[in-house]
Amino acid sequence: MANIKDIAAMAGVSIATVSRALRQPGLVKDKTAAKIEEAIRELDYKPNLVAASLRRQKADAVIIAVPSIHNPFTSSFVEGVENVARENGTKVLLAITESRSDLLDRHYEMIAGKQADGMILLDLIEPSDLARKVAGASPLPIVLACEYQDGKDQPRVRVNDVDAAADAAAHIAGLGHTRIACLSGPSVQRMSRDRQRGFRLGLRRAGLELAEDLIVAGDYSLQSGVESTFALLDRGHPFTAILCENDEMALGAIHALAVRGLRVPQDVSVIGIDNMRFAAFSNPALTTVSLPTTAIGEQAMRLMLDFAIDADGACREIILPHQLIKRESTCPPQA
Amino acid sequence: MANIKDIAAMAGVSIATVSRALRQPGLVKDKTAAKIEEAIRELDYKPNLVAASLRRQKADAVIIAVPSIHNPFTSSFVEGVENVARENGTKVLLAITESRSDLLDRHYEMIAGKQADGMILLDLIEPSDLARKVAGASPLPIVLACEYQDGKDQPRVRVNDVDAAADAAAHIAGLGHTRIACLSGPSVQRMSRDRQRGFRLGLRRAGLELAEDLIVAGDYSLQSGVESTFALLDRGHPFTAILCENDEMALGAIHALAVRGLRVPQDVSVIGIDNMRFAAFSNPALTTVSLPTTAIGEQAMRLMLDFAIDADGACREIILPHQLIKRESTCPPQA
DNA sequence: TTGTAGGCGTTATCAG
DNA sequence: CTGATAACGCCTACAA
Repeated sequence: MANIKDIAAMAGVSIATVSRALRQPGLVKDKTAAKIEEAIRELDYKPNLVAASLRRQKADAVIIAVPSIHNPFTSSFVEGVENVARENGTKVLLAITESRSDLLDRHYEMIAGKQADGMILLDLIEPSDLARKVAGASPLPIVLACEYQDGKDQPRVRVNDVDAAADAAAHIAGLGHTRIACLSGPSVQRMSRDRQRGFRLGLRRAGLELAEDLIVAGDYSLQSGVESTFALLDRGHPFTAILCENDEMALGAIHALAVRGLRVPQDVSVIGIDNMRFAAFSNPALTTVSLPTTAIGEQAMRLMLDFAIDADGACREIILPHQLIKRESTCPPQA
Repeated sequence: MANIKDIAAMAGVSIATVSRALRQPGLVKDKTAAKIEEAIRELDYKPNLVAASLRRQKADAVIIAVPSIHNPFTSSFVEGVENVARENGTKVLLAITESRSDLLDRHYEMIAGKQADGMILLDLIEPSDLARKVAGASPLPIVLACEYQDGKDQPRVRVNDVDAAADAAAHIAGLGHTRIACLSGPSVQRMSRDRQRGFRLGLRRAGLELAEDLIVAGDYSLQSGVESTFALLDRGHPFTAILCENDEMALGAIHALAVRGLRVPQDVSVIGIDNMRFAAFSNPALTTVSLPTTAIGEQAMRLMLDFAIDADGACREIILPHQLIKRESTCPPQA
């Protein structure tokens, strides 16, 4: 494969000139540039980015680490990151971690190894390097999105999960429901704990309590929404609404209720959180709290870029707004 | 940041020994290795992968290029690729192209630029380098998945879309339907043309024809499934079943039919292709043709690895089997 | 078992 | 405006 030396030889100039022609076209004479361009075409020359990277100490690439790609939230988030990265000529590399430390660490090596300039993390785990970082040390080029650890000086962008969940609960309470069930997520995740707290908060504001016997723990999957709902129905305790910690479980709940011959929303109201793409098209369409997923990705990437310019000066936390979306899956309880 | 030289100095050995200790541990004395390990820990040394890459002419990474990540098919496919890559210590980098040549080419540069060893392409477009490749030239390190151009000597793995669609059509015909509608995809995509052909083939085998006035073109999205179905109903031509070129549009169709007060499957049967994750949980659960999405990813990655070993010897085409999955969205037409 | 040294392909500095 | 040259950090014959 042709390299810069071959081009220089063919164009009759030095390699320095070729390099300049490529990176700072203004600095070379038009005629020289033309000869170089000709040689490049002739030899089908492609710059070796690895060599450039080694010399410049910069890869023009960032890694997004996500636990799973089977997740509409992930998709929109990545889309947001791409939007901003693209304008900036930065490549975005997606890494899937399955929330396994070894996989995340393997990708984090790419940063230590200079193959990428930074990492945007949408996960509940973190690279072990970040974990053992001592307070006060200069922050790593990592932007946290949504899942976050307290007390780390990393830039982060997130929504207020407590408020979002509280809004969902308030909507249900406002419709007049009192026997209210809940499909929760894995409580190891901060997000799940926050949403759980939000549900309680929203209910309490209306003078209600979340009944412990109406809470079922799932894992945020469609499947677990179905199973949890069956479990709930089998307990035999009556309820007229289900607060779901995410849309996917809510969709599972709607499916399970239909299987058992219950009508949504007349018999049971269902509400989710996320406003994932499918939520508008379920039968019935899902009432939910919309999260600015794409905007989160965009802000995360901006934070990453700011961070590259000035690691200490970059903003440390951005919180984006959510919004209740009323559709067909909720209504007042029918006496 | 500490480099190999620092380690060598601290451990009192040469850099060659350090490098060996890292790459071929068998070749250094235990005691020396221990000193080196100690120094590595002490200085928190991380090998510079870019430098190694430059020297070894290998990046231990492959790129998967996909048009969109908003797509359950993509997710499972990527999962398959990861499964195999992981065993092999290869990093998988996902690139999203939106089927735009400029974006795909930007990522293809990473191969020419040695930042990645190859590319697995799940897209209908191809890098311009591949497009202008002359027949007979040695094949590029690119594995094609599903979408493919005829007459290119690239390794590829795919399903038989014609057969898959024919099976769906045969199922519908077998139930006794005769007025059969169809939601098609963008005919620029080979996959869409193949599935369309398959529908016709399956119907003809049963002595039926696809009525032109009952075909609506969509773009494979949920949204377009909804809209196309409304359009179909508004035409006023009666039908008792809809063949959908993919599950996502099928789910949209089910939603639209429900909105118009039609029952699935009693009034209209609906069948899709893909067996995406949500298909089992819609109301009613979707009858569809299951495609071995994850297996496609696994095979694609294997092909990539084989290709790295022997570009000319590697297998050129793998075709994987599909299977009809009967669920709740189809039944005989009700007189 | 270890050390020496050349080179991977660029970029950037400094003269000219 | 252009050229010579020293890095960038690592790997790998080859020699010892």
